[in-house]
Amino acid sequence: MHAADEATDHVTERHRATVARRRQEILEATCEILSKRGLAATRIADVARLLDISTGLVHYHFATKDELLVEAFRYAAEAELRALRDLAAVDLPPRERLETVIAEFFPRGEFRSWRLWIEGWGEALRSDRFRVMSRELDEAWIGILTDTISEGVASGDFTCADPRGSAWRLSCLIEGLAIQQVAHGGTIDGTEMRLLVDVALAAEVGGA
Amino acid sequence: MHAADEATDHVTERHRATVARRRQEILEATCEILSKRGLAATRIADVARLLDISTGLVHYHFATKDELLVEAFRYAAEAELRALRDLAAVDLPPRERLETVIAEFFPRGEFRSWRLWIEGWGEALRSDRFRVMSRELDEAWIGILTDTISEGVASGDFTCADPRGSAWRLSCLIEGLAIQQVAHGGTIDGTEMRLLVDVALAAEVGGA
DNA sequence: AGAAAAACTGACGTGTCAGTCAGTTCGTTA
DNA sequence: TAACGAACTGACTGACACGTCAGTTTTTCT
Repeated sequence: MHAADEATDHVTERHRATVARRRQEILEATCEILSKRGLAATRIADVARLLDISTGLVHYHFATKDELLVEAFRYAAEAELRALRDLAAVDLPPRERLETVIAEFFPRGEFRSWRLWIEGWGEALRSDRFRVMSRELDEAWIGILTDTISEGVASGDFTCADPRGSAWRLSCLIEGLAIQQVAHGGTIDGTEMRLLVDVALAAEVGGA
Repeated sequence: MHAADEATDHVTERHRATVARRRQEILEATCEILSKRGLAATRIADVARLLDISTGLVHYHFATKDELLVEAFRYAAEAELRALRDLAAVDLPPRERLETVIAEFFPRGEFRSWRLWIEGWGEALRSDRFRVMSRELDEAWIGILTDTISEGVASGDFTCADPRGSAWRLSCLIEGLAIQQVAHGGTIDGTEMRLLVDVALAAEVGGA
């Protein structure tokens, strides 16, 4: 390799990757394909092409397609949870914090995460691994929401007899609305969704 | 065919079916397989085996697998809607009627319909035909719910400023809870779900 | 009864894709 | 610098399932 070639190293990743780095690249690419094509239509060849590597290399890192898909979902779920936990840890007044956490959960942009979860529910109907993952993610989210509401009650900002019940109701409401927006495509738009949730929010924790 | 054979006709369907009858049989069988195996894992051969017919016959009635699946979903959706409309037409006091309609929507038994809808949302992410179908079903259900609430408001049984908004909130809440019950398997059980919905119901249309 | 149409069969063609493997390239260690 | 192992390739295979089709059975029509 000549010095002139070295100079372009920042553009194309020429060096061989370590296992950890390659695994993450593959997982990231898999999530991308999953959200675009859907679980059933995702081919290992698609993932390989996106990274410009051979299909053999994907199998070098993930024994079976099933393992790849499960790991990809886990990867996405963990990233999601980390973001939520970080947000919940920021020091803000209860109402602002609740607002921030809910806003993070709302569908935005290309709906990549929501597309993944919707696919995931379908898979969870038959796969134990998917069911456990999807359920854990949801329960963690409920935990964060419950805590956020409870803190508001403790500080006197919120009025709520049953924070966990309210968290479940709000969470399920948002999930249902997300389906309308993401899967049904505009039955409910973002503004309408915000409005519907705000009314429920007022009923659950007291008016703004 | 002899007279002795004719006598057993009520046991085994020996005669060839009409197009309409066969189509319906195939659609029914397809829904069965769909809810058991899932959309991606459903094979035309599975449907054929369940009815003890050849795969060729399935293609005789449905040109492509895609058409079969779309028609099967439509078939299930229309049956669902008919049941809901019948229920909503029964003459009952507003609160009982609302109760009946919501109870019909709740997951029960083997969750066959809910499994289908969850699969359907995933498909709706990419297929126009599925999106339209799923959306129409949901909107029809919202319509029934809105009307039921509005009648209660008119009769003075309910207090509700925005029947359509309330219908959307209740519907999405139930959808989200159904996911917990059907896909996540027992995060929320039937009793808990009932309780959560009853609180929301009281907030939306006034206490029982 | 005979002809025509409808319902149906089952074997086969064809394309696809997950997973394998023998061999190659590259980085690291001695 | 030689040897070793990790990262990687790409051609191949075996299985599977959709869709076709030529031919068969049953029903209907005349």
